[in-house]
Amino acid sequence: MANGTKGQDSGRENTTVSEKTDSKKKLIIDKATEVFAAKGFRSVTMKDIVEACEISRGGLYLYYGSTEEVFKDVVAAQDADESDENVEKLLAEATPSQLLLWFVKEQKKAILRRKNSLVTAKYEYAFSNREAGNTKEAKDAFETAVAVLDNILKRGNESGEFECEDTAMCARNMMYAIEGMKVCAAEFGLSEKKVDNELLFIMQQFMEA
Amino acid sequence: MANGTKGQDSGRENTTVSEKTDSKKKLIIDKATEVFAAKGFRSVTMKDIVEACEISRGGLYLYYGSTEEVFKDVVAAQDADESDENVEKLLAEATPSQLLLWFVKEQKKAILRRKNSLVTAKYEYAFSNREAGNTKEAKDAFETAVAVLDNILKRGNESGEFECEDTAMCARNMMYAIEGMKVCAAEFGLSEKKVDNELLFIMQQFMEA
Amino acid sequence: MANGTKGQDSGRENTTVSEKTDSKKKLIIDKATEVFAAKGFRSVTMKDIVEACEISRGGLYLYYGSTEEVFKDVVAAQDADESDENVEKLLAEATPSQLLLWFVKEQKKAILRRKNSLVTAKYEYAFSNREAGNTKEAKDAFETAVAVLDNILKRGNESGEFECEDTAMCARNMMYAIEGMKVCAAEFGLSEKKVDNELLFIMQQFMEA
Amino acid sequence: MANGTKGQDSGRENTTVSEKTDSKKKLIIDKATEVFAAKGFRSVTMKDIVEACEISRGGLYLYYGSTEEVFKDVVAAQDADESDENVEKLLAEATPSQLLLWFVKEQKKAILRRKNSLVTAKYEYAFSNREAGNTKEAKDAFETAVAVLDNILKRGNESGEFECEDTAMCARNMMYAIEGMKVCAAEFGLSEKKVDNELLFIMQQFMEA
DNA sequence: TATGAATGAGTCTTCATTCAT
DNA sequence: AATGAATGAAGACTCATTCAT
Repeated sequence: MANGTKGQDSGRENTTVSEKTDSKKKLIIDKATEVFAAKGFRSVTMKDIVEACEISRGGLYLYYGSTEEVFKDVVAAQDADESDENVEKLLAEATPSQLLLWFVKEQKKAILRRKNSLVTAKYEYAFSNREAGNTKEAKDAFETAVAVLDNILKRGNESGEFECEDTAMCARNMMYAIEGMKVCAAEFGLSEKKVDNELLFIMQQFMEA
Repeated sequence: MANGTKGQDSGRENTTVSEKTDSKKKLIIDKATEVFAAKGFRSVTMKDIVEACEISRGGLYLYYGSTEEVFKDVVAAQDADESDENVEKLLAEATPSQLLLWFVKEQKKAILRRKNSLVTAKYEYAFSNREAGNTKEAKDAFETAVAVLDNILKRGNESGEFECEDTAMCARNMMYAIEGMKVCAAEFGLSEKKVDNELLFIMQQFMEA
Repeated sequence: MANGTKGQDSGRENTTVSEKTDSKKKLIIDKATEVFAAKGFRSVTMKDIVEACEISRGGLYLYYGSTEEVFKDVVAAQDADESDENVEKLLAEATPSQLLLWFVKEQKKAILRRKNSLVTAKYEYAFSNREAGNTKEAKDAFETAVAVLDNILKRGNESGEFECEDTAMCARNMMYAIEGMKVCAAEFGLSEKKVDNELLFIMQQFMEA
Repeated sequence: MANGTKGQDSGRENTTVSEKTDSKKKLIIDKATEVFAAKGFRSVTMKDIVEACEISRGGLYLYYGSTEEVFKDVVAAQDADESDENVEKLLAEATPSQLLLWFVKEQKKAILRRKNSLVTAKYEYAFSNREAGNTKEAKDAFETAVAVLDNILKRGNESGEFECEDTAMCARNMMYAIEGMKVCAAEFGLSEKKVDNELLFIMQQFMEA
């Protein structure tokens, strides 16, 4: 019934086809990103996307079979943008303080990226599909962040830059607070000032200077 | 679109009508609560509610003109349940430690109330209506909680039970973490153990024992 | 996805509901019969039926979820009309010759019932759903006819009215020819004269007079 | 709707073009035959044919403007295959018994050619276009078969091989039965055994051995 | 008050057909 | 000749909302 995405299997004979398809997909994703940022996930219809992209109904179906498919690519594109800076490299070369600063700045960006941000849509998507068990992804993302932060704190302890007894709990607590800020920012907005204050407050708990 | 609520203005002619109306509304709210808890906000249709209540389509419209109207009452009913224990009274009579414990317990309940909870639906509602500016409510709820906690901490400082320099920041930080836990619990589940650990961890930051 | 027929489970509290539903269904079936007779099966759309019935799109979906559902009821209604004359009674009381005449007349009616007949639609339906295995019904109908005819011939043999060595083969052969006439009549038309001639020819093979 | 056939008028400039066109058409017809055999007539879309042929959408339109056009050529190709053995020659040289055997064998093939046969599609086509008056073809095919058989029977009478009073009626009756078997085979399947029995039964009616 | 049949607008999805390359 | 991306019309289906009873 749902015949899914057509044109996914592009790029057979030469790159031209693939490029065309990709550029069209890129256009769709760009416009769709705005739509999802503005309307969340559930209320977005294929019609909305079609209108935003100024293409035909059938044209969209050539590339995506449902809003969910579009959304997945939207999120993937967003994630790709963000992981440009190579985390592993940073983890290997920077000092713990530099790392923490980087980590916190990333989180701050994520918290404040309200306009044109997908937090709202992502939560909606997560919530709406909770039953379907797409829960793992979100959990993994959270636990990864906790692990990264824990690692940073441990190094800071060793180098004497930080002073934090229970790094695991500290990291987790910090991530909860950050997660809370994300929701608050998405729900009713948080000024940069407020976010800065809170992040500073958190960091002071285990830093000297 | 919304053709206006009928039956909102209850209790006109005599108490009999009002009582009948109220009991019918109560039935609707009860059943609708389950529906919203199970399906979130956006995907709930008037049809869903009608079927859950086993009343007629027209019957529902006698009392509520849209899912949003029902939802508002559902939330209101939920909130009413929770504020049974008079906060003011507590605030006046209990010791700061007792107060904090009560506060934290309430939050814990809110975090863990996953099954049959409306967190999901509330977020969805908040997100979906962000544009419409129903943001204030959520913000107020958050700020009120911060204020209450701040107040508790201040008293604890005075009584010597707590030791917390910046009560305002402390309270806010704690609420962010709690908010974060709510989302995590709703999104991918948190064990009671984890919640307890985190809450203890937070409280230890300004308590002696 | 397809949520099927609603209102099927009528007639709970009183007959009024059931009657209303039934009369509405009857209207739909009546009009739909004409549509199927005119257009066959596959090319009939819900829209066609809606327009023939002069009701709303949603109104039709209240009773039937697909053209197939409508068609099944159309056929059932047709069949009900035809089995008014009680076969069992006939089989018990009539002489073999009378029975054969009755049987042949019935078949003749079926063959010639072109205008406003569903033969075409039935074949189309049978063909279109062949894969889906709704084959049994058609086969049963055919085999039943063969069995009835065989029975009639056997009695005729016993009573001396007929003279037919292999009643089973005779019956089967006759039904093939009748089936062939049905198709020919449906496909390109057969005059009553031609049908009469053929039926006479068949019967002469085992009758004296 | 049908925008007219392109490429029908082949063989204009030189034979090269014509040959190329013909071989391409042959490819299309071959693949399309399978599609029609598998799916009948109505449910076949240009898309289906395009995919089966592994050519482009536009490519198909170069040769055929609709499924109907393709189908006509499919049937024509099939018929051409079958009349390889020159009927006239056979009619002239063979004995009546040989002819009858050949005729019956051909019919048997037609009846049993279920897999990869076009009976279903043909019926569907005939039914679906009844209004359009493409009725003549089917009628002619039937009457031709009757005439051929009548001719065979007449010769058999003359040569003393057969004994058949009314050859015209006999032939017609036989063709009805065969037509009936075709439908039964297409609708719900007939074993070769059953077909053999029936054909033997029919032939015994005017043969001695 | 209460019912539930009926309506119709809105969205989804599929294809025949065109057209620039 | 051949390609396949793009279009848009057509039909399916679902619900919010109304209304006669």
